[in-house]
Amino acid sequence: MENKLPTIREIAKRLNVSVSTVSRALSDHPRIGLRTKMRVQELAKELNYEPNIQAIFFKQKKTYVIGVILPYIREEFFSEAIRGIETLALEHDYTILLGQSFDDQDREKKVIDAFKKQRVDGIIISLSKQTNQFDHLRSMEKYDIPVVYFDRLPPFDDAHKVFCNLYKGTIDMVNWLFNKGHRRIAFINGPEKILASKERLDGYIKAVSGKKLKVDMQLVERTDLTRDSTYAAMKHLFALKNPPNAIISFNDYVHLDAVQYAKQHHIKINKEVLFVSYANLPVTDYVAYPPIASLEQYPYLQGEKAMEILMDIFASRIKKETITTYRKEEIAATLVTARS
Amino acid sequence: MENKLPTIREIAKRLNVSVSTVSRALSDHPRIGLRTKMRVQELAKELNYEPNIQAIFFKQKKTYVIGVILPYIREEFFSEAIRGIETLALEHDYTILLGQSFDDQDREKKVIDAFKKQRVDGIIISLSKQTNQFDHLRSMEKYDIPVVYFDRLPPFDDAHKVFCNLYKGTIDMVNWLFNKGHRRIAFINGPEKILASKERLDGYIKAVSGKKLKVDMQLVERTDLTRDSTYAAMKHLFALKNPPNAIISFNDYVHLDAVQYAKQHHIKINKEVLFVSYANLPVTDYVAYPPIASLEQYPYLQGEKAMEILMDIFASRIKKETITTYRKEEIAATLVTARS
DNA sequence: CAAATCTGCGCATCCGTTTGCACAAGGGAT
DNA sequence: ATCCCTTGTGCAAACGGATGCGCAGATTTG
Repeated sequence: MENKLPTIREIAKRLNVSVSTVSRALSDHPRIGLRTKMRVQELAKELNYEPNIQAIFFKQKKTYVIGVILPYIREEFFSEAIRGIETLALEHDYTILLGQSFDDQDREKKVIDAFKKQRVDGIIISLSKQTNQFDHLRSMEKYDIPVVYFDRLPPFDDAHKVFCNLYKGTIDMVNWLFNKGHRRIAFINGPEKILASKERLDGYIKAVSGKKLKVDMQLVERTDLTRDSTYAAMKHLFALKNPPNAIISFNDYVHLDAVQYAKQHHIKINKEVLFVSYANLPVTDYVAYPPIASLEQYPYLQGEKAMEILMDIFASRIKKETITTYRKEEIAATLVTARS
Repeated sequence: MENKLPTIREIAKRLNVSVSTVSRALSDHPRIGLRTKMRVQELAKELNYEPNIQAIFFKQKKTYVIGVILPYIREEFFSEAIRGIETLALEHDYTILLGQSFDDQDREKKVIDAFKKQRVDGIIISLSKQTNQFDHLRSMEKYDIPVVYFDRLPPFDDAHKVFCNLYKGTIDMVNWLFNKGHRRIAFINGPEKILASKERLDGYIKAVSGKKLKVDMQLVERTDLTRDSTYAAMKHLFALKNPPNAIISFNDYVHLDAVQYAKQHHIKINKEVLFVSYANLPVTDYVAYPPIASLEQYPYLQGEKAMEILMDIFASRIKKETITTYRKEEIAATLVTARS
């Protein structure tokens, strides 16, 4: 009843040749006679033979599986990134194992562990905002499993990285606001641990001080990305004797919460105060107050690039080259101001 | 330099025992002496030994991998479903291979093919809206790979299914609108091929006719889920001499587009016309006009249930039971009216 | 005290495929 | 006739681990 999958042995037996002959015939080895090749290939087709990739991978010590771990796929940024990864993967006959960390370091470790057990060929990761230990990741390289980081990067240099230059992007954003006449530009930054927070802040400070304005650290708040935390930040900002007339939010989710707060407190959105943000989620098309300007970070492209790096590493391995350098792919962030 | 992963042989050699002894010691076989067991387990820990699951799976003909394929993970409904699947999978030491069909049948086939090659233990799928052939899926069962369908179901009965009862849900929705005094209730349905469309429509017709209203098919439109298509549907509805005073949209995305249209055409949203929808996306918290009522379909639960069915199937296989019946898990949809 | 049982371990095989090497037959050159 | 090269095929090992079976030596049983 059960349709046992045919093996190379089965074919060999039926044709009265050896397994090796069948194996070679199927892979079009030059030393196999034409007649034999034909016979084998014919029977293989007839039996609907499919090589047991598990066996091959096992022998080759390859799995053709890439582990992808990121905080939340429900965030458009990440699901777009996956789309890039997946599309390129499919082209190269790789499949992807998915794991979400939900911004929890322990879960991240668990998933990485599962990936290791599955002997993935490589890992693409965007770190959880909690992550402050990196042993579980660095140990991967010991096992010869390359790790490519994207967007949420680790603090060390010896790693493959794909990222958007948010430093420059933030400067663009501040300049744009400045040119529109805004001088009290507040900044709701993300968690300290995320490198991207530092980058944004550095850009902000650079740009503001570049305008010969004194940097007022009262205008710089921090959120842990929860709604309550963002509300608290907003509360502080609007309790100032000289409140901001523009607000840069860490990302569109923070932006949405900030706007929500503003609405509840009867602050005239985009009139009294201009709201701009990072990320540029497609879903902002539908919201009541989308950010007036948004910094596009090209998640699809980032995913694609990350996968590309992995492919390059695998390719160079086959050629027995040793890689000594780490790849850094910088993608320029673009300020999108089309909507209003 | 390269930290080769230690094998059972390595341990055997170092301890001067046979591989089989090591294998048994590690799996706590009763016939192995305590001393030997201790020695082996100690060294294993020291070397950081991890069994090569590829090898074991290869022998056991198991992979502990589940293939999950759905249209778009960026839709909250599906990413929530994945969360359910993944969480349960992790508990049972399974990992998930992810594939997106992007609502394209060919791509769906490709992904399924990749899954087959990877010898996944089971497949969980929500069909693409295009899918009208099912050979690629039915053939999986020949290879003894169970397939569980959820949400977007195939039209045949001999399959494991998880779904929300949208028929009943739709009736609830219409009744609710009716009780609020609405009589001209329009319905923007989804693509014909999706079974869920038929279910919704049946519920709509049942409910409307149950109220002794004549079903006016002019109030029933169809969208292929693109914005243009939804706009066209809205255009028809509001060109009627007697336009609707309530609109049920196929899902929140359609709802958002419908509302967008209404806004552009100065229709007084939720005053002249009440907008209700299916799906209940979290992101609707932020939009200008969330649906006044929404039918929650519990994607997390659906994912969990689907995974549960797979686990049950695997468990019963071990016990050599033969499964003859197909599992159907029906989840009640709930009308959520809390926001306004 | 011999026989039966238990305890502790190793040998060999298997899973499906690839691949280095050997080997046999045929043909051409010397 | 000898040697060498080509062509076509098979043997066996290897990947990492599980497991049935066999075989000692120790212990219990009658």
